[in-house]
This record gives sequence, C-alpha cells and structure tokens, in this order.
Amino acid sequence: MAEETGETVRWGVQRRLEFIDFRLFWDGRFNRRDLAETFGISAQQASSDIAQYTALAPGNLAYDQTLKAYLRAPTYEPKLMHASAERYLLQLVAIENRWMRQEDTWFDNTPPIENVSLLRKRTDARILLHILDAINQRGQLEIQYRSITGSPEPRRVIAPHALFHAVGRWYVRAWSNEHSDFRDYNLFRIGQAGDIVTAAIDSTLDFEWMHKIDLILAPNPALSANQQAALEAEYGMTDGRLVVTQRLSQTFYLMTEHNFDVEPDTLPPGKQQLVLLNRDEVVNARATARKLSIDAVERASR
Amino acid sequence: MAEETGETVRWGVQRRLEFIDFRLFWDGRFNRRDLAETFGISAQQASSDIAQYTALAPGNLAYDQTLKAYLRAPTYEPKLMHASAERYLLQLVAIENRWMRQEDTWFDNTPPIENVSLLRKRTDARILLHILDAINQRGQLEIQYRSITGSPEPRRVIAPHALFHAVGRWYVRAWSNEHSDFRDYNLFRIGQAGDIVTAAIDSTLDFEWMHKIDLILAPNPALSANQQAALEAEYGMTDGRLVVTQRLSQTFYLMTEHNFDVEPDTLPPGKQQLVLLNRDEVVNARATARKLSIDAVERASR
DNA sequence: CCAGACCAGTCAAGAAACACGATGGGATAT
DNA sequence: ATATCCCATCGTGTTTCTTGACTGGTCTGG
Repeated sequence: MAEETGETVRWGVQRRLEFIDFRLFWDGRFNRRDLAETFGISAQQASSDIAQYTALAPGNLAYDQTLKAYLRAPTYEPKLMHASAERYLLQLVAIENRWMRQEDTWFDNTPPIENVSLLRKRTDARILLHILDAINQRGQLEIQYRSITGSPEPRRVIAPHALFHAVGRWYVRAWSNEHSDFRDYNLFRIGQAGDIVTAAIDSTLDFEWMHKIDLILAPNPALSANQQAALEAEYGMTDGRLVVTQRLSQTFYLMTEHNFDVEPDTLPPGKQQLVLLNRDEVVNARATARKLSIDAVERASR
Repeated sequence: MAEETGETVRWGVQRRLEFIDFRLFWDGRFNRRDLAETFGISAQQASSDIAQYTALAPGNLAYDQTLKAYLRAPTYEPKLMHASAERYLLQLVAIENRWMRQEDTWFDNTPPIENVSLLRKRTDARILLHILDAINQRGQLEIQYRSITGSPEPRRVIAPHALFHAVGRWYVRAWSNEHSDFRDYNLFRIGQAGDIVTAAIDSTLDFEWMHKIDLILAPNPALSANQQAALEAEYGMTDGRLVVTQRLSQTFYLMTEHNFDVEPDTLPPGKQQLVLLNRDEVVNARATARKLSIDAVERASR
C-alpha cells in the first residue's frame, strides 16, 4: 500500500527520503552522518539516498561546505512529509514528559519547550491494555479504583466501551455493575485491572454517550466589544455564535472546563469568557438521557 | 543509532519486528498480510520476519487457524517496544484530530475514542516553522497577531526564545519590541510570520522565564476528609503537600487553570480542589522578576 | 604552510535482503 | 468435492546494501 510516490521505492528508502524532508522542514539542516546513524546504513548508501532526494526535489537543499551540512534552500517545498504543527508539538510534549525517547523520533536538537501541568504521573501501559482488550472483546473486568468520593470499597466491576480525553485527563466510559448505570472512570485512578470475562450489558443503551446535543456558545456579554470580537475570531464563530455538537455525557466536562456551571457575576468575566446559551436544555437532556438509559437497561435485563 | 539489540539487524527488519510487538501488545493480533502491506514487502518476506520474531520471543504469539491471525499468547512479554500508555493515547488523539493519518501509524482498528474540546483549529505548520527558525537563529520577526485585548495594530515584532504548552494551548515566549518586555503569544492567534532578522535582545534577561519558584499546594480544606485524601493520592502528595517547581511566568497559567486566582468561598470547593498556600509569595515574585527584567534590559541597551 | 581531522562524492565487488514463481498443508465457505 | 484464503518453505534471480579503495574541499593546530 502507501508508496504511491515513485514507482517501486522500498519502504526503508521511502522513510529515509522522508527523514531528509522532515529535517529540512523543521531543522533546516542535516548531515550525511545523521542519515547514516539514525538508520544504521553506510555513508555510501546515505550519499546515494541524498542524491536520490536531490533528483526528486532539486530546489530543496544546498550543501554548505563551511557548516558541513545540507541546508534548506530558499525555494524549499515539502515533498514527502505531511507537515502538521500539532503533530510536531505533540511529539515534543511526548519527549519532554518521557513518554517517548528522542531516539524514537527524528528530532535532532529539540527546541526549548515546556509543558505546564501539575500531573506528571505515568499510567501503567498494562492497565490501559486491559481496558482496551475489554472494549474490543465487549467484556467486563474488575478494577481497583481510587474514587474521588473516597468510597471505602475500591474494587468494582466495570464493562468499558470507550475512551475519551477531557480537560487534560483520560477517562473510560463504562457500565458499572455496582451502581447499575454508565459512568466515567479516570484512567489514572485505576490501580489494578483483573481478568476479562464476557459481559451481559449492551453499550448502545448508554444514551448519555450515544446521544449528542448542540451547545450554543457566545462570548460573555460582560466583556468589552474588542474582547468579544477577539473570542469570535479565536473560536471561529459565525454571527457571534459557536455551535458545538457533543455527546451528552461529555457536556459535563466542557461545562466544568469553561465554568459554564458557575452562576454569572460570581467570577470575573475573564475567567468565564464564554457563556452557554442553552444551559438548561443541556442539563435537562443529560438528566433525561440518564434516566431513560437506566430504565432501558432495567427492561433489557428482565 | 539504536540497534544494540541483536547483532546486526537492519533498520527495516528491526522496524518490522517492532511492528509485530506493537500489534501484539495493543491489538493482541495481527496478520501476515498486515505486515506485508504496511511495509510493502512480499508475503514470503513477511513469513520470514514472523519466523524471526518467533525465534526471538517464542512464548509471545500463537497462530489461530480459525481466525487466520496470530494472537497474543498468555505468556506474552513486550520485547522490542517501549510501551507507553501516554504515547499511545497521544497518537489516538492525533489521529482523531486529523493531525496524523492512520497510515502513518501502526494502528489497525483504533478503539472508540473522543477528544472533548472546543478548539479544533489547525495551526499552519509554516508559521510554527518561522517561529522555530527564529528561536534557533536568535532572531526576530514580524507577526500578525489577533490580540485578545483587541489592539488595533495587529502587526508586532517579536524575538521568540521558547515554546510552551499550557491549559491546552501553545504559546511562544518572546521579547516584544513594541512593549519593551517579554510576553507570551498564543501560537494559534498568529496569522502571519515575516522574515527573520538578527535580534539584539539577550533572552537570559527574561527573568520571569529563567527563574523558578516552588508552588506549595494542598487539598482545599473545605472538602471532606475522604475527598482530600483522594486528592493527596492522585497528585502524589506527601504530608498533605504538593511542591511543584515552575518558571515564574508559567505560574500564571497554573493559577488560572486551577482557580488559585479566585478568592476562597466564591466557588464551590469542587471547582477549587487545590489551594495555593504561598500565593502572595508567588504573585510578588512574578511582579518583582518582571520589573527587574525590564530594568536589566534597559541597562543592557544603554 | 602543511599535516591531520572531518566532511563529502564515486567506482567496483561481494554479501545480504528481498521479490517472484512454484509447491504443499490446513481451515472455511459454496 | 472444489474453491478460496490463510499460512510455510524451497529455489532463483534481482535489487539494495556493505566493504574497501580513492579523490576532493574546508577548517584547525603545530
């Protein structure tokens, strides 16, 4: 698959040509040595790869004999890579947080970056793995959970069916045997995960998850006209409105994150830059879906 | 370099063996066909790779003739990959947000995941590139900036020296010619970036960036004892205290994110789970560093 | 100023990796 | 029973690399 470029370039060669493009794009320079060392090939082979890249994109690079490196030419155009700023930044965060090693990436010198966060704990990959297996097999498993409410019994049986990311944290959407409804479990609070057995629950009955609703958002009218205009531009609003479609259960996190759940005028408007115009509708829909879901499961299990 | 494993395995072969390990770990299954297609090799070669992997880690996989796939064996142990839950999740987010294409990863069927956020705008990679070049060359450049204060003049000249991620957004730390001090610029609000010229500013004079301070955090005493204990566990506190060292300029974002900048008792304690014990010290240190920095630049430029 | 280190490029020969063609076995579907 | 789809394995040729040998340019230190 994939290699539509060129006729029949081997996978490894294609990667090396992409490496050249990557380095030219982001670093603006690379060495024959860089190529040879990151891929474990001989200098001669690296030379031939560089020649091949030059044939592909003649105006992209120039050798600087003083710096002893190939430099990005002014006429450079990305040829083989799909440059995404977000992907680049994401990899930098991953390196900074020790989630990846620099050798696993193509970075040479990473720019000075910082990640501002209080949470630096690592999740055990095996726990995530157990959750993923359970999702794939539609099974249930016992977990040890450090609940925020400090419930005395840390062991629960859940049947997970999805993962999601909200406000910087990862959650598992799952059926809870103990509570007889669908709940969110913070992935980082799961201490242990047991074996997977088949579950009886049908995840399509999780109406709070399955159903979506439109959140209608606007800049906080207490802000100055200039600030409101800036927010409209930042969120890409049309006519001063932003409509975001979200799963019902996830509206909770957006409301928390953006302080939609705080009464107006209790916070300075700078901390409540957006307002949720249909807040009552959203809250009611969520509550209704929750109730309907519980009833539906009840009926299904009879 | 990397290839310390084995004696002299070629880079491409090593990747393919890692692919097998990756799929076994996360998906629990893979095909000869998967291997052949993602790497553009023949079925025969894929067979030989599988044989090589099996020789390396005999207890890791078993062929299921009914499913026509290799399955993760119960005795599986990761051999070639460095499993990181965070890295895996990060890649899923990147795919979901269209920052990466699924073909660029080794995922087969991605599990059902969601990313809850209002901001879905893409940054232009070329703008980030200009900023990075300026950082590397210690240069300055003109940008077009959509300020939140709605300043009428959208063009500014900045000399950036670092990037950072805070509260879900990316910022550039830079010297501002117009304001004659160091400021943070939201990367997503930069509309255009001009050519880079050498800058006169010395970024080590950015004291708010260079100096760090300890934030002393504790669970909000208004919460129940159970809840406080859960927070202590989640943030890994010792003796009910969490000490986080941060750059002065970045304390602002942590204070915003965790509502340390809101007076106690205005918010329900659930929205202010942590309190900053040395808040006055932090705020004062930030203001002092800012003033000292401006003075130092003043002296240096005379 | 010139030797030595380091960067690069090239040519030729041999080894390794890989593709292609062919053959065979087991499981499932028609 | 035949077809199909997995997988494995054995030759044989081809492509891709490596190894070795030689050449040229730029910078550094004695």
